[in-house]
Amino acid sequence: MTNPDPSRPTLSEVARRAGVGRSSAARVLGNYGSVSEHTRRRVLVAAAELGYETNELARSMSTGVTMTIGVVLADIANPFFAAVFRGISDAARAAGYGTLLVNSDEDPELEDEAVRLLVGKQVDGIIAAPAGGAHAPAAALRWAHERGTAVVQVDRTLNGFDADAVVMDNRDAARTAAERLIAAGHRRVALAWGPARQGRGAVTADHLREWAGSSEISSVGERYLGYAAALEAAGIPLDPALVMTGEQTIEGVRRFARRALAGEGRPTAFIATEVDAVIGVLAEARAAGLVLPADLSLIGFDDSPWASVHDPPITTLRQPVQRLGEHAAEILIARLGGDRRPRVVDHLASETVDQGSVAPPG
Amino acid sequence: MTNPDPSRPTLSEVARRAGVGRSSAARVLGNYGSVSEHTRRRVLVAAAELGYETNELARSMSTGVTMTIGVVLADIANPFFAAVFRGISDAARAAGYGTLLVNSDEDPELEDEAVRLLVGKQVDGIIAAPAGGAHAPAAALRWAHERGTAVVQVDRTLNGFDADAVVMDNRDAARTAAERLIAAGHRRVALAWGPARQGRGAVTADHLREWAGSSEISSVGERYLGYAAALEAAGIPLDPALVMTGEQTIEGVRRFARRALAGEGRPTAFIATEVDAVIGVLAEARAAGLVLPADLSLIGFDDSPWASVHDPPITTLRQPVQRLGEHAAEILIARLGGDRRPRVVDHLASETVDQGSVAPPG
DNA sequence: CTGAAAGCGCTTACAG
DNA sequence: CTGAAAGCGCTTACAG
Repeated sequence: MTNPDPSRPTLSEVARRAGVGRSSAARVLGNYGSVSEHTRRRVLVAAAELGYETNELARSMSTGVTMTIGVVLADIANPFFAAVFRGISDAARAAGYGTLLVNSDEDPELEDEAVRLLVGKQVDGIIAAPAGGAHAPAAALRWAHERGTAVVQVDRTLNGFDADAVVMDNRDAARTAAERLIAAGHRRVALAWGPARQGRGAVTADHLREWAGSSEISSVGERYLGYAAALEAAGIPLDPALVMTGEQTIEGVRRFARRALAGEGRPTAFIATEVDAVIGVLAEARAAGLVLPADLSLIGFDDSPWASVHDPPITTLRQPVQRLGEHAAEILIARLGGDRRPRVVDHLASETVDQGSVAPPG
Repeated sequence: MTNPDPSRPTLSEVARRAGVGRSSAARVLGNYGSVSEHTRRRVLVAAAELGYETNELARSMSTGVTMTIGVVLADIANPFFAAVFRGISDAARAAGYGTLLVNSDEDPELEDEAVRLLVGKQVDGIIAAPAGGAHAPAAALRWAHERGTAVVQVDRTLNGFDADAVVMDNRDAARTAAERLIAAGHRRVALAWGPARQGRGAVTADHLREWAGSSEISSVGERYLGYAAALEAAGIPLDPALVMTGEQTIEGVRRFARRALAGEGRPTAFIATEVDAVIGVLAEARAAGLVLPADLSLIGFDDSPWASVHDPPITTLRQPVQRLGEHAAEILIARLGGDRRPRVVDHLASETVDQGSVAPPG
């Protein structure tokens, strides 16, 4: 095949024009080995005249390194993952790496496909928020890891998977939020959202514990456990009707909140662990004519600037989301650099930002 | 060099194991040409046994096609660009393309660097939201386009640049917003934000017109022109003090809104053309003790679910942001497929969602 | 239908 | 310090 685009000069053409061998031109342009000042000049001049740019693809072909990190996240349009990706991308760029992103939409099959695609493109490593819960097979991710592609989990962890991970300390965050509400005097605290699973018939605390520990996205399970721990420490019995299960969308939250607020012992406070949960609770509170914080307290997990211009501003557990991504990339890059530490699992702490949506129960 | 990872079998190994030539194995695995059913079987079996996956890098090396689209956006953590990228990524994936994303942070130098990086990685085409305004040199983007890399501009256009483009109809959107406020009885309508340039001394309408037409990000300029056109059509003189200039951040908006609201002929309505503008205006309105919509009307450009749980819900110009990205990718992919139409510049229309933050002036 | 050979644009020992 | 040669893992005419 001839060069499809004659305006893209190759190393050989630069060498010919400079009147030197290809290896010398390569040494100058690749910035390694040693060359005489004279040839260096000639090569650089020739390269500039031709407008030469290294073909990274060809370089990767021979070095076996692409300087590219593959990233698999649920949905880049979700502000949480957008911030994670921004963090990854910044840390990667700082170290000279590019990033190839694929959305999984929380679908394990799309995730598998994405991972195979990335491995096919010879990425040097993969950062992924595994879909399908802690017990998901995640076959492609495990396969990639076994073949020697560096893998770092972000925001979630897979049980029995030996790859590094960076997650929020979700258990602690939820416990802190619940403790704060309990300290304000609340005893009926609702959690939105919890496990995505649907019970047949009534959901019991046993179901919840089992779901939290096994088949859910680990961050969701951890939050449930933190919430439950705070209640237990305060001697408050856990009411499964106050824990959202099922479809994790704004609509799902609204259904849950509507039912909970209509019931007998209605909750006097909500913990909303996702942006969409905050939105859903606010929408239903408004629909029910409840005024925050007098009629209902709320703590959200979200760092949106909208939270502070809401009336009242929403008390928030601020999570270092971008840092989560940065840290995952740093660990991956350290591995690519030959770091041989044992498996790393880092937990990042949140910070509570009191803004006014928490008050004693009416 | 030997294969750095012996667990990654190559085409040759598959061929050897199947007892056929490399070309035959290539034909089977690459799914082209014709092979006997017998060899096909043998090759597929051998590939499965070895766990063979095509090395896309090597394939790209010989075909000259990477099936990858490079994307340069200001900031993936900004919900607008996150949605654009989601659209690009979906359309790309549907056509078998991957996407390589780089943030420019609105910095022309970072943009140049990003474009060179992408060209170096041999992307088949580039989608970019050019930084630095309509008259920016954007040397790398023009260079890439001239060398034959397909380029599509998204959200912004560069003057005198012959590449396809997809943008919002920003002029029409701003005109519509202004008309709506004027129809409600407002005559003092403020625009946040406008051109980023700072005047020395007083900013005049002439300055604004010049800045809008020349050196700004074209979407910002277009919005100013639509706003000005609506005022003119209604016979309302344009007051430069009601058009924000300078730093385009939440803080910048707050400074502008504070000054405007404190002045003599204070605005009775705001048009906020970015999420951060909406947030900034809301924050200052609250600080000034103004209640929406009785004391102040507001129309925002933003599709955040937060807008509808705000009190009052914010009347919004909903823009098909994800569609913007999809469409850009579709055009690019059509070009890669050999489409030879003349240059395409598509304008996408917005839709007004009336929610309650507009009322007649108090 | 099939296989040996050349080529994509680099890097990397290996002699000189 | 320098250059000819081999190699990375594919694809693609070209004979047979």
